[in-house]
Amino acid sequence: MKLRQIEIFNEVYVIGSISGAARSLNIAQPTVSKILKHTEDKLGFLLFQRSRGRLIASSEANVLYKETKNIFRQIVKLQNTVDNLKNWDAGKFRIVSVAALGLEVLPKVIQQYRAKFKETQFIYQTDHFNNMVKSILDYEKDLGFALNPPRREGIKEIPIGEGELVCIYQNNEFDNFPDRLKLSDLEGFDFVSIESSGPLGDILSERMIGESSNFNSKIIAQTYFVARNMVGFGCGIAIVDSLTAKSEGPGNLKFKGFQPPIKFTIKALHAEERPLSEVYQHFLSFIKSNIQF
Amino acid sequence: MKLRQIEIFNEVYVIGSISGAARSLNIAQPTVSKILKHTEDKLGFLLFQRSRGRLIASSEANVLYKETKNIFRQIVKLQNTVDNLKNWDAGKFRIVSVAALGLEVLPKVIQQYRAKFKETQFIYQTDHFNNMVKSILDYEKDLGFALNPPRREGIKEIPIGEGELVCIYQNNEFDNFPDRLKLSDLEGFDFVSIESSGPLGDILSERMIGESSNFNSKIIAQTYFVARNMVGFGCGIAIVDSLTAKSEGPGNLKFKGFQPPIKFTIKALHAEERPLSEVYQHFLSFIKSNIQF
DNA sequence: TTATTATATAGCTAAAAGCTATGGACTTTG
DNA sequence: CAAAGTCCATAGCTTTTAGCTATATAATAA
Repeated sequence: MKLRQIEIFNEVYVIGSISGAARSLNIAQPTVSKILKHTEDKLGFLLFQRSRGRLIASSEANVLYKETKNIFRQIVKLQNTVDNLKNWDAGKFRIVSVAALGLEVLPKVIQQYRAKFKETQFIYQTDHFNNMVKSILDYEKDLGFALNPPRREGIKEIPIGEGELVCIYQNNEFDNFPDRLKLSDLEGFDFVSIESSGPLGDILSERMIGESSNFNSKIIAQTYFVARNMVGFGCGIAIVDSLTAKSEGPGNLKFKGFQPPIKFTIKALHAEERPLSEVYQHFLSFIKSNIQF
Repeated sequence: MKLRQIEIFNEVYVIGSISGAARSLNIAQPTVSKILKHTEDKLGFLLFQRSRGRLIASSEANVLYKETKNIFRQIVKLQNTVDNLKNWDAGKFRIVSVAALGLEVLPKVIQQYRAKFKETQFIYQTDHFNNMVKSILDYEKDLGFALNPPRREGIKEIPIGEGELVCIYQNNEFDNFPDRLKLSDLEGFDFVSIESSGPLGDILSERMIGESSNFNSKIIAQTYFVARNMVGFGCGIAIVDSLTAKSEGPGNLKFKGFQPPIKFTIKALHAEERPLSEVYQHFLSFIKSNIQF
């Protein structure tokens, strides 16, 4: 059974008609008809019973489909890998990051790097953590950035630095408080919380449970960046990572950390089986010495 | 990437040379050379660096191989399934059995069936339990027979009958004992034990531990059938299933069961996703009424 | 140096995969 | 019920792919 035969059998089986499969595969209907027939001749048994213009899968076809669908799924994955390898280019940095770092901090440092090393090209994307891991494992990206990332099979982590969660505000709410707040100090204020509970959300809610604090938030933002801007527009206060807190944007924000600090680690990620090349190592050390945490 | 390209890439990668791969695939060397080159052209990157007549896999090739080897393994499995489906024939019984049933009991009942229904054909094989399950799941056989088989994913069990473990002897050792022995009665006699500890061995050793019996066996046989013949040749006594005990062979055996009986179930096995056809159902009911347990 | 082995190229043939055109069988619709 | 639409199969053609032999070239082994 050739790949094309498997492919066509699969499509006909799934779609349930020869002409439908032909449309789906962008080839002519007689081609599908002929290849399917030829496949049946070679196999020595019918795959579909032709009954009044309709196709009925034979029991043998049911058996085969169980295997071919997996093969075909893997072929699609392989094709994807091939595409990624094709686009691979030693002169390009292929980078993906979670939103918390990806909207301000990384673009800034990438710009600094490009200013110094003119010819470098970047393919840069922000994504959710799970997609990020997938695109690294699929050879689509080489390097990822995340905050307190959970361990993943086949992914190697390189610590880049540390940050902490801080409270941002702009209406003098905490001007008369000590340099480091307690979580309980925040109770009663209008609070902008973050919807997606990533690893950072986890360490925060862990601490909140520990101190039995609880804020009733009026506004739920999607990302730390949005929460920061909400606060900038006067929506209240929020708890965000220190990198976001320091970023430029609307309003005139102040921030204070907590006592004790709620720290997190910034990590770079890459595929375990693909050690980082020289240029990437160089880029990472540049980042380490140029990011302000 | 077409199947043939994957196939050839795989072979070249594994064997490490183009001419070697060609020999292994039974095709001419220029064909491999050309297809590999064509594949590289299509992919847009080199798979192997040609350095002084030798091939060195590129890093891209290493990446691809991780996926192609799985695809290829599945293709081989598919080909195997295709072959099995090809050989399938409604007029043939494809049966496999463990040795305990397969050497005497089943051949006998198959012969009886054939005598009654002349035109039936049998493909019959004995095998170890795990291989038996595999050949059923791979569509190589349709029906299997085993004693007290452990549950397996995708395998349906049909109880055929019951048997029990009995003590066989031929030198009047137990003539003056009651009709049913205790395990402890056997201590002190020369004992032929069975090497492969299958499910039957398990229920026996379970009982032995329960009654803290222990025999020191001088002879260890491979199968129940061999143990039976050993006893027939005067090697001592043994514990075997009642079917083997009743089978014909050397010597003039007597046997006695135990108090309480050590019972096991005889089961027919087939693939869950392939319900037994009419003819197989008929064959099974024939077996049920013609096997002497 | 000579023989052996490996890869690549050239030139050919056969098989496979694609196309258009067309006809027959069944379904849906006016 | 007739017309239109849908589906599959066949015929006849072209392009691409996969295979072959013969042969050249470079490296290795004897």
